[in-house]
Amino acid sequence: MIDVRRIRSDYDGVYAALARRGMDALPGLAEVRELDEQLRKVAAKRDQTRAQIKELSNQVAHLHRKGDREEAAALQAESRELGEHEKRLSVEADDLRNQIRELLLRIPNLPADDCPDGEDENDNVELRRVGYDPETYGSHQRVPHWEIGAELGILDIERAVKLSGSMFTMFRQQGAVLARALCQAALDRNSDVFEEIRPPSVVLTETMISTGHLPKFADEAYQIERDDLWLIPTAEVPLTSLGRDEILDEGDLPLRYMAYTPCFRREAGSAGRDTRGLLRVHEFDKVEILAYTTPDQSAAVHAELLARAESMIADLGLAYRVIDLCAGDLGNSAARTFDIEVYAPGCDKWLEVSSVSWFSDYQARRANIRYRRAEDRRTEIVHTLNGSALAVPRVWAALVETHRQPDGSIRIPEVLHPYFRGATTISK
RNA sequence: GGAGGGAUGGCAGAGCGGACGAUUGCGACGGUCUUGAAAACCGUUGAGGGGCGACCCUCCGGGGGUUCGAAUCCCCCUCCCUCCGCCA
Repeated sequence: MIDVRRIRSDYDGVYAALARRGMDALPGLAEVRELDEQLRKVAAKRDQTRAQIKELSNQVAHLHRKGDREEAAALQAESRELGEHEKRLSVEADDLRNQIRELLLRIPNLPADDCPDGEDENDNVELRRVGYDPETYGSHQRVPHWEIGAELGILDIERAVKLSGSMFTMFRQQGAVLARALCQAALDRNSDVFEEIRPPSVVLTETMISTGHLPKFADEAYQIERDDLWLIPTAEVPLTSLGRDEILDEGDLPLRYMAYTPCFRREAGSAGRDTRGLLRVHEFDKVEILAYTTPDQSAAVHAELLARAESMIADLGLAYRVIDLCAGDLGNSAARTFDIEVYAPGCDKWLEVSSVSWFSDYQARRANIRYRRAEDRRTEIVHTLNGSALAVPRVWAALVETHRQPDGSIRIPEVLHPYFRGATTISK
């Protein structure tokens, strides 16, 4: 949520920043400004009326003590009338406040100043490409992972579909070990500074609102209507709400958390796109890394998260590129995002495996996460950042394609050896 | 699921219709003392909103109600604790 006061004091600046996302980011903005102006007028009147009632009540108490019942009764009548007035103003103010919040919840974050201009993914900026040379891939690596998986018996899509429908998947044998090893390696390598959390995978509506996944993107998430609960689309959701309604100490920041969780996505509207194999599935495992920072710390921590995510991919021996998302392609809550895409030689595609984002105070304002400044003891809203340390299916796919040997077996990267019960290859 | 008890400022914990936005203790911050530190002593210290400002308003788990006036009384909800039932 962006700050109403900013809309009030720098409307043109907010308008211009949002316009960088495209014109569909602007609806509601002008209305918020108008409603806010009305609200302040009504609230001022309401407060004034309340002050009068308080004053009269005090006088009533005083008169009662003196025993002047007649005068007291007169003031009571007057106060009762003011009470009616106060009630009407109160209802009006509450109504305005709710309207403003509803609109504000749907207005996206302002892109960072240094976020590149652009309309859509075609305008994204590729920052670097690491380990990629199309000449070096042999024909044995040009086999898509769904074929490799079937051949080795480590991926069983047909039966997953039997159990749960299309776009669900199932790993078997060493394939299942690989999925788990990837997660465990990601957690272990980040355990030096990230606190490991195992949060609930099912959360309340309020928790989904805090990150910006609701109300705008309800169609993307699985809802358990009967209990008013939602399946998390990412560990970002519970981890961001850890600090909800809390005031942290500046000295404790940055706070870094990581979590391994399943992630559930309806992928509404993307049916038929990337449906083959593991490229787009309804449920997958992921290790997320996340931080709460002061505004000053956020840039450095953003770089740190990116470096962490990148080095994991590099250590798995995968080729990847880093993309700086343009303003038009930015996610709703993000101010700046770097995507990491791995190259999958078998299907000859770049696969997005991590979005490392800085959300400025957008999510934290929704979640009301604050910190107390050491210098003047005042409270301020924290910044949140997060990214995938590892997302299983796509990395799994790129890995088996990249490390497929001429004999059809898969070489297990060294960083995963500790998790493979002594095996160094996956073969029939 | 049933019965009872609870929810108050960073934490602990009073208050139970009228100067209560809230006694007190701890913690935190500032100061005195000290070569320095500890201890002791003194002072400050909840959050949010509005107004150029003196100030004003809101918040005692959440929502309704009674009253001139509610942290205090009534109703509903949520969560926590104890006991019973059920259960991986």
